[in-house]
Amino acid sequence: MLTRSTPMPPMNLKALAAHLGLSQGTVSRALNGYPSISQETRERVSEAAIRFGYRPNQSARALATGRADAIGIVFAADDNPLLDPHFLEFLAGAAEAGAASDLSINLAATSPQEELARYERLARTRQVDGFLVNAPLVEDPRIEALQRIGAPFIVHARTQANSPYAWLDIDNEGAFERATRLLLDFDHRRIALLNGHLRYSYATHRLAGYAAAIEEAGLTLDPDLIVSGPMTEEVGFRETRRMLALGERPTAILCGSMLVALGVLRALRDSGLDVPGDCSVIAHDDVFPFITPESLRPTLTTTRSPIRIHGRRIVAMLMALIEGAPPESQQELLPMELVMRDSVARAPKRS
Amino acid sequence: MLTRSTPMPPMNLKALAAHLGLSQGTVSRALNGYPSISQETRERVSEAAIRFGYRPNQSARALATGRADAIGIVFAADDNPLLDPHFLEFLAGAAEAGAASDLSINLAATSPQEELARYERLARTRQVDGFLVNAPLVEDPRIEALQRIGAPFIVHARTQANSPYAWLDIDNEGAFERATRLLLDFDHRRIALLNGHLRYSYATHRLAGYAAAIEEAGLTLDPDLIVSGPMTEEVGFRETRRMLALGERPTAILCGSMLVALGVLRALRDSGLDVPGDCSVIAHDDVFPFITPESLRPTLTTTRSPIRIHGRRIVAMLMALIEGAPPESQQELLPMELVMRDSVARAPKRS
DNA sequence: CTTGTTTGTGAAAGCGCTTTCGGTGAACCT
DNA sequence: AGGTTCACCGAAAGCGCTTTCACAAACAAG
Repeated sequence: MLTRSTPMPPMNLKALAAHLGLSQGTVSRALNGYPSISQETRERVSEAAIRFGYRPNQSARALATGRADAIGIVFAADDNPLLDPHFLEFLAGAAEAGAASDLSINLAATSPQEELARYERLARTRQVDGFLVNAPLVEDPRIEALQRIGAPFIVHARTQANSPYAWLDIDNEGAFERATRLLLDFDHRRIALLNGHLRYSYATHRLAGYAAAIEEAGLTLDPDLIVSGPMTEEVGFRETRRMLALGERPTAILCGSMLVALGVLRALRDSGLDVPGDCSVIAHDDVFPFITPESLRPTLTTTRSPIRIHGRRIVAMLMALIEGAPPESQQELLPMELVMRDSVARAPKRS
Repeated sequence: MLTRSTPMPPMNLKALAAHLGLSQGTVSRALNGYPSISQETRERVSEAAIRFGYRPNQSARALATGRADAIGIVFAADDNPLLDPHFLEFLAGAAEAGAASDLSINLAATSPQEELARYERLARTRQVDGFLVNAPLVEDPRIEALQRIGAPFIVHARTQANSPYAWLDIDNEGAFERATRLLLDFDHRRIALLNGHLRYSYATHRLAGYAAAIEEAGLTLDPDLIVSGPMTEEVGFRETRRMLALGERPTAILCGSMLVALGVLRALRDSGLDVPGDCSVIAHDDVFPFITPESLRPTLTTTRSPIRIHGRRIVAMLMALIEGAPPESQQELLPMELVMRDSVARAPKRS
């Protein structure tokens, strides 16, 4: 029985070293895997470390090494459309990867006005070693700001910038072009696109892919069928209703997310239309645990790319940047699948 | 034009003090608002601080003060049902409050097996000053573990424990009792409950409230109408279908979340049933930005409590704990509204 | 003109770690 | 045997801040 009542002195390096009859330096080196330590003392030290439950004080270590072993994610809290399940999945992936590498994730909320200042503060106070930049705008001031600050960062999606920067992205343009082509091959001529807001770069890429396929088929873009806005269930519902009231309604709908598709399906069902008989539906699936394409009726054909995986991968890339890799070496395009399910069929005969 | 090309020495306390011709101690005290500094130097110091863009190194400060100025949130990443929009909203609230108080949020993912160890590590390495504990189980080992570790913590929802602890909760039991009573008053006799998993304490509270109202009305609980599981769209859909196939189908459905309600509405619509004509629906609304009760058709009657507000408030309470407030002084029950909309009506005549 | 107070500041000791540098034996050559 | 190398370890500096303590100047009181 160990003494339970004694107030237990804080177990720090000095105390541990004293217990072992070694110097602090030796103990530190042993714990951190430096080569010049004999096998015997190394074992003795690590055994004692776990026996005494020693954990190095992270602040002290950070101060000594200059590394915080943390990465920052700042998000603008007022900007609701951003704060959706996509963000959570991404976050979960990042946190998983962080845990695996003994990195902590510093999550910082901010108002849009203070966003840039917050990045700078986090960097200058050395609370984080680098940043994950999420949902970039078409022209995103954060990129230049971070380059000026001199902090390592990686952007989730490509966007415009004057100098090279690190990014991880999926081929939104290619995927949406492919999905649109698929619908065209099924004789659809009026294909709607329910896209994210065009200030976000990914949305412009998707629009570009869609437009390329449409125009390649000799068709013209119909503004009535292209909507850009928050990707919510409500928007999916409302916009679908609006389009169904059109003189010539769409026979296929491309959705930017599963949430939107939910609203679309509700509206179609509401109007007594069959999917895919009367209208085909394809959605982009970021893979949320709480809503899957297989669970819908009919099961949903999707372009698929698990956003959680992005979070995991992007952390690894950021670590490389922090280690000194040049930004242009950390640019990756992740594959995107087109998963065929039951929501796509040949276009109905013209009425 | 300032010299742009010089590599700019790191602006730390020492450098700033040198610029001012003051000692580090004086500058530090001036910036931290200590009383014994003349008004003049105080102004001179803070002016210089912003001019030079000085930011105190957080690691150094943490090491000197013993406070990390950070709070931890650890979540088990494998456990998907937990990782839903509720968590994100809560997180957003916490991060907002943290930003307002210069606290950072340390988000840590972990496997369920290592969860407890992760709390301990975060505490022992002094990366955080306290913890936010989310979605407690009916008997949650984290509470005892954290008490043993000796770290301040506050639980989002009440649960079982031997000694007092801090919590923030809403009156789930009262709200679900009230919602059930409302349905009973409308002559409903077969009322279904689509609840969260019963391992979570909130779900047991909701069940208790529901059961109290049912039994008070002289009815008996029907296991066919009570389901506990992940609160997803899919479950809402599937379980509703199942119940509709029952000999005597429910005339009202109580949903644990908006997501579930979405699935319920889909199933009802699928079966050609009218809401609220054939079946009433009440959902608990945690207030997500991407799906609102007003946007559904019919608009949904809900028990309402913005979970983001919980996140904000709970951080303030945790700060009090960290300052030394006793846990039993930090226990709060937040109000819950019952918002009447269009999804509740008198029960249909018995067939 | 001393003596005590007050007010504002500097010097310096830490906080707990990492890491450089130097030193000690032992082993290894000639 | 002496010199060189090598493997291991201790001493100590330093990371950038806070905070205690001492102390000088200024000012009031006796």
